[in-house]
Order: sequence, then structure tokens, then C-alpha cells
Amino acid sequence: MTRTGVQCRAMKLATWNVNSIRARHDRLLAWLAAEAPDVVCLQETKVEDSAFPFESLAAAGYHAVTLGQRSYNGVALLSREVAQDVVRGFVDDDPDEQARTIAATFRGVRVISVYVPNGQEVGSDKYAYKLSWLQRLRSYLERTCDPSQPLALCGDMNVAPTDLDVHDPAAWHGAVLCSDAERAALQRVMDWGLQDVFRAHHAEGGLYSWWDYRGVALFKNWGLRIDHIFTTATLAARCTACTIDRATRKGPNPSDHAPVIAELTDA
DNA sequence: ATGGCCGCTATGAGCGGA
Repeated sequence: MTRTGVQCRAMKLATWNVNSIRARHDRLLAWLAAEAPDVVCLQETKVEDSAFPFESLAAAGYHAVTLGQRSYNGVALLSREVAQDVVRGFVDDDPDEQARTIAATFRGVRVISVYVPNGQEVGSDKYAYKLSWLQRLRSYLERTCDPSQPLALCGDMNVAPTDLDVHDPAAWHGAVLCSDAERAALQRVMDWGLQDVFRAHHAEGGLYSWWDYRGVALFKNWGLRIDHIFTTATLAARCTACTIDRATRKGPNPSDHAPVIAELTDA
């Protein structure tokens, strides 16, 4: 199937905050079987690498590379083909104790799975950490990536880029996930050379990737669009579709996030 | 939205999430 240096077929690229890969194990395998993505960025795996379910994923036909952590955070990349040039963390002078990013190359596409800090509350220490983390993400792109090459930055960014991405902008105005400083910090990441391919394919509002577990939030569509696939221009030109898999938010034992899926044509 | 949930932790009430 694969010939060295030649891209043979389209790539289905997805990102999903699973909110514990152990709690979501059966649903993840069912979703992989149903969607058959080529590459999947996972966030909030919430498990150390020693307990990551490599075996059942391999049985389902997926390689996995991970940056795990006990209880919190944790990111991974699943793929049909073996990941090339895996980089864990930011590899900068300030080693992060939190497992929030992993990158690898698949058929010439650099893919980065990120779990941006939540920030908890505007003005809190965690909020300051979030803003500085987004600055480090921009620096990481500058240092280790090339905006002229095919690249996808995917994950739970924990920022709703505009009020169009918020079910009730008045209620969320200035709140964490929606504040001006967070939006500016995310925009500065995008200014490196990234496009929001979901928004490029969907101009309308009311389309979200996260809904609170509580009450009727999903039923009422009280959600936020905080999970994103951002790509460089050369890869955006190859993106034929980008969708949010809302159905996967439904049913028993869901994650509170839905997957986002992009279809990329051959180079 | 008044609040409503979920997953984690050497299992129990507290933390964190968004």
C-alpha cells in the first residue's frame, strides 16, 4: 500500500478529548471501528503510560504513542501507520510537569495533539499558567515547526475563539474559555500560520464540541466550540470537510467532548 | 441556568474539569 515518499490516499484526521481513556475504552474502540480514522489526537487520557491500553488498540489496528500522567491530563496519537519523529512536550528550558502535548509525522503531515490548560477562573494562578502555556505553544511552533509545510494542530484548546462558538455569549462574556486575553493568546498561536478548518467549512453558529454533563445541556445545545483542528495553509487547501461528531457525545458513558474530524486529500 | 455531572484518588469527600 505505502510507497516510500509517495502519498497514496486521503487521510482522515480526528481529535477527541476522551476524559479518561480507561472510562472511555469500549466507546473509543467502537468509535474507531465505526469511523476508521487514519490519525487520532487524544486528550485527557488520565493514565500513566504503563497502564495505557496499547494491546487492545493494537488489536483494533492502531499504533499509539503517548505522553501520559497519573490522574490528570495525558495526550496520545493513534494511527494506522507507525508515527515518525515523535516529540513529547515542548522540549524547552522549562520542563513541564503536565503531560499536554505530543507530536509526530504521518505520511508527511506533522500532527500535534494538545491539551491546553483549562484556566479554572479568570485571574487565578491556573489562568496565568494557561496564558503562559499558550505563549510557549507559539514558541514551540516557531522553534520546531515550519508554517510552509503540512501541519495540523489539534486538540482541546479550551478557548472558544469567538462569540459564534458560545451558546450564550452574554452569560459567558469575559469568563474563562471566552476571555479577551485567552482569545488573543490563541490568536497569536494561529498567527504563526494556522487556519481554523472547521470554521472555514461552517460559517454558522450553534455548532459546539463540548457540553456540560449536567442536566439538559446537550439536549438544549448549551455548548462551546473549544476543540479544534488548525492547519497550515498548504494543508487547509487539502481539507475537503471538517465536522463535529455530535452523535458520539450521546448515549451511555459519553465523554463531555465530541470528536472533531477533518478529511484531507492526497498531497 | 438557581442547580442539575463526571472521573480521579491507595474509596471518600475533595479536587478538577469547562
